[in-house]
Amino acid sequence: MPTTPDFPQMLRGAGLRVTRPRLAVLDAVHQHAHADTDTVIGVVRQGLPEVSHQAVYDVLRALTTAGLLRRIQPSGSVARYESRVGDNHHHVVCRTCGAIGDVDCAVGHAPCLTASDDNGFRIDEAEVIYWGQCPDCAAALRS
Amino acid sequence: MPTTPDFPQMLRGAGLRVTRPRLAVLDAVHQHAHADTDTVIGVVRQGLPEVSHQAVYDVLRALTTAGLLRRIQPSGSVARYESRVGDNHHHVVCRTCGAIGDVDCAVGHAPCLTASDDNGFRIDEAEVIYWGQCPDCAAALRS
DNA sequence: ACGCTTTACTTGAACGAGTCAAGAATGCCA
DNA sequence: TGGCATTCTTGACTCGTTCAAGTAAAGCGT
Repeated sequence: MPTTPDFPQMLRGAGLRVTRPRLAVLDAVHQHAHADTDTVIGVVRQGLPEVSHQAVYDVLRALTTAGLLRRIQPSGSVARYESRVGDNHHHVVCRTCGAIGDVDCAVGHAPCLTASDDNGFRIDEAEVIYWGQCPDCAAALRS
Repeated sequence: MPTTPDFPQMLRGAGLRVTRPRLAVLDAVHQHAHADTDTVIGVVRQGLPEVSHQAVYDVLRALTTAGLLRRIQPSGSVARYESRVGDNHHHVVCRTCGAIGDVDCAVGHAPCLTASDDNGFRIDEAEVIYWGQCPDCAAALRS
């Protein structure tokens, strides 16, 4: 477990002003991995009741662009955010309930993620989403 | 190049009634891989001017559920459809213009797509999206 | 071929995540 | 501390997609 991140420092380091909404959003996402925007708004308002949803949208975009947050959006889901950035990890998504889990890169290096035929594209990232059933939904299906 | 698919047979084989809108949608997606719903509506209306957008939405869902089409939706994109189903292929997406290309499974087998830690999930599919720049956009960026 | 039942389509309204725009407030630097 | 750029508030709005009610048509059995 790393020590509690220094949010103001992170913001300044990214060239962003330190504001209460931004600190609150950073904290919310650090505490609730894979939360969607609505959840973030709810968590943020527990400590800062007057923030507008627009502010949260703006902040999430600013932090994502700055690389402090990562945005993920599996098919059929709304946008979700997580604070694990800079590492090469992927996600498992439950087809039934939408639950998301983290998955470290399948192999130490990533040779399997080099496309066999890249169509001339210049590829800079391979995103992997594992689809299936979470333990709870798998159990419910079997019963 | 496979022979022209027998759309009526495909529909019947999937337990679906054969209707003009369904034939038109099947044909449209076979001719325009990775088309979004709006494009499909446009193409379908070239031969069948009176179809409602709702019908196209319904048909696309029915065909996707039946396994005759595959739906893909990269982050930040609307739903897109393709007729290549049943094989294990992935996609490259241009970050700039959204263009999509097909990519065959990276390696012959898929050992790299077995999650190292599956969080107890029962995984049935690994979806890979390669992000980058298409040839045109890469060239535009460099100039 | 005919009618009947079920499934599909049309029409029109509605929903919800996300965005746009204008003005007020706040952070930050000199 | 003053000034200015950035950020937040407020409120309207867009757009892809879905919902609901009624009409049309596919396909089965006779």
